[in-house]
Amino acid sequence: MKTLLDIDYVTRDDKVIIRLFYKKKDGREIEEVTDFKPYFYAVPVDTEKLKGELKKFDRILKIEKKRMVDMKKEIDVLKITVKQPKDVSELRDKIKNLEYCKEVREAAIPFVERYLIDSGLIPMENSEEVGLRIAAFDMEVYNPRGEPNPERDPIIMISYADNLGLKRVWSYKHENIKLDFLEILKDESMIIKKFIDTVNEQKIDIITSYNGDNFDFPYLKDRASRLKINLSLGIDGSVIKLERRGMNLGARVRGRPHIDMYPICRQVFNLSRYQLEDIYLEIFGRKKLDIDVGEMAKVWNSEDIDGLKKLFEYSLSDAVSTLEIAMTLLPLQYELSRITRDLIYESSRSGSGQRVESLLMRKAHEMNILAPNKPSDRLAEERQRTSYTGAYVVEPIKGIHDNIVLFDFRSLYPSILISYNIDPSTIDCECCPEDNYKTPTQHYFCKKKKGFIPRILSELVTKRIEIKKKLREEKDPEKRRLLDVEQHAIKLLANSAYGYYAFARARWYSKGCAESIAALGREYIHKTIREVENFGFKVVYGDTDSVYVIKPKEVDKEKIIDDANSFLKKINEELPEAMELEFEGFYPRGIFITKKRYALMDEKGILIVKGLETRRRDWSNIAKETQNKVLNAILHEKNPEKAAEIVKGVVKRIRKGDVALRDLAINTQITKGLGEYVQPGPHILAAKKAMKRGYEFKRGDIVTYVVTKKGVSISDKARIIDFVEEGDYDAEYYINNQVLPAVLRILEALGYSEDELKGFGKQMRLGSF
DNA sequence: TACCAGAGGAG
DNA sequence: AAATCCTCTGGTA
Repeated sequence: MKTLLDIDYVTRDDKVIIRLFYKKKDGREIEEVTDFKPYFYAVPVDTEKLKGELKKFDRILKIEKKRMVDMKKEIDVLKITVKQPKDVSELRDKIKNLEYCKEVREAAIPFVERYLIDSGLIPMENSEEVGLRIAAFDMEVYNPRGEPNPERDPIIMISYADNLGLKRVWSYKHENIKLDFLEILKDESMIIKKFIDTVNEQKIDIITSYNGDNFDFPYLKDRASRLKINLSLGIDGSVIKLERRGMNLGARVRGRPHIDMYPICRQVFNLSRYQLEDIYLEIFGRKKLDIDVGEMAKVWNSEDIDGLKKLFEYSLSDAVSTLEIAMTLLPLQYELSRITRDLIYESSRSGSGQRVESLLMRKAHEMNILAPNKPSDRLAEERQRTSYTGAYVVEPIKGIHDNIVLFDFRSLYPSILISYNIDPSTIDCECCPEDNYKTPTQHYFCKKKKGFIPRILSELVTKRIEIKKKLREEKDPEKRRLLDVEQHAIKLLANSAYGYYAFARARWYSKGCAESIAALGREYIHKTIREVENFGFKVVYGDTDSVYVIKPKEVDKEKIIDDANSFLKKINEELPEAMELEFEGFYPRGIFITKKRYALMDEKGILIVKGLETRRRDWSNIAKETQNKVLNAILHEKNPEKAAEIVKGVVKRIRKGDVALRDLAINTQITKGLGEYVQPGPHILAAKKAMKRGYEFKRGDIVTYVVTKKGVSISDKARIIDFVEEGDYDAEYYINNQVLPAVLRILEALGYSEDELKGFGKQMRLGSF
């Protein structure tokens, strides 16, 4: 039993050798593969003539004629096998331009990926059985002037935790501090060496970090090279490698995958901020030890025993938390790696488009399908310029409704994709008669031959149904956990297929397919609305694949639910087999404000809020909490007067000046390069002010700012929270631009006239309550 | 007041 | 480097 962690290749004597890095129960294994050669395909204009042209290239080992499926037809291709991976990139452009070559295909696939596709090996298989040894690490860096600089600022401690139970902080200088996990070594060099040695001695298989790709490893690498230390963390003694991955970096350790939990957390959770503390709180529901990092250098230079102890404890808690997060989130990553058959290093850094594509590449190879080429940058931009019509959203009936039933389609888009056989190879086929079903977009889909992607998707859906069945029968919690992860991974992939068709950089891009799926989705939701209204319900809202309905004049909950089920029975008989409308919930009361903004109260009295300020990171807690209280007063007690009292109290508190900074903070992401803004908002101005004081901000960062008293415009007044004193906030801004808009919108939907609201708002603004 | 860029949510 | 639909803010003219 073994699990495949990593693959690379080396060349010896002009021969390419693939190395497979396995973890076994009792150790490691590196297997060498010498009989796999790089290759690509050429599509000939004339097969024999192209063969003739190819004779002049001496790096070619073999040329074979093959028949392969290319979208709607079968074609002849030449499989060109070469000596080394670099020969592929060198030869492909020359061969592409030959007179008798139409195009080259599968000629830009990295060699390791090529091998993974062809070998059918499954990375991370048996990952739960081999006993993977997982370590997390974190560093603290001397930062006397804000952002540390590797040219001058040393690493002052490295913390380490692994799933064998070892917990360590390595540091220097403070020999008098005694803590059971703390080892005071001679200097910075020694702590780096100790870290490398420990990873090797503990025989660690997977290294995890929190933002190791873009902070810890680049910093560590820089410091190590200044100190003339080899960062030889690789299984084979190789040093870590920093790779460019789009806008970011990836830190690669050979044979011992480094998994950065930060991008995974950004993908998995929807949070206001993604500091380690925020994630820890989200997953475990308890606070992680925290310190003021701005004070770290001061404490480091002091002899403050308690302060220093706290600093070391904090450092350890970072590594321990990272390990705990990894132990929680990695199983899903392993499963995604198994399904897509990408190495865990790649898979854990992939987006949904890349994952779908990896899966398709593997399946295409199994089915003798020639993969379409990736689009050029120019073609991708071209594709991006044209949009298409997506989902339908029902204009809500504003205000309060009682006894609301929610219906929605189970996996609407995947089920349409499968039911209608929507695929680039089946769209507008030539083999089907004229009366074939036309979607509202005027496309139709082959009825004779099942498409490639519908086939894969229905396999996935079938597999998921089987897993869910097993899950229902399984008692062992450990096995249940694994089955649940399995079905979850499949769901993620299935739900990405529609978006993949419209993804400009996709190989199997097809706008026609994407817009047909969306158009059919609209037809089905319209059909549902029509029929549910004929059945005596009234639609109060709906979005894409869901409808919220009420039964006017009916007050008996049981009767409403009975009717809902009768309706479901009727409509599901009319729907295609793979499609199903489901009973999703019953809500005693709800308030609808606008499209995509509403709140519901469930039968337990729990508030479910969608789209409103309460759900947005770019609104302050004070506004969000007040809105939430107002919603509760209205939905629980139908008591707008109480709501008004709540608001009155909050306005008073804001005026008094004793609202805590953390309740005034607004989080906004920097979504573009700082120089690219035409209209920079308050968060950008706040970030720029902070940068003058040594802070670093870049695209992707979330700025946490407060609107202070100092300045004229809102942007003037915005400062990042670290630089704001408690009490320094613009009360009028928080009253007029935060709390009041958030709550007045709710009251407006209740039917207060605009004039009443103006008075209401004005009164509050004047503080006359 | 109308308009636009920008952000982040829903599904 | 998955898609579209939609609301709302802050700044500008």
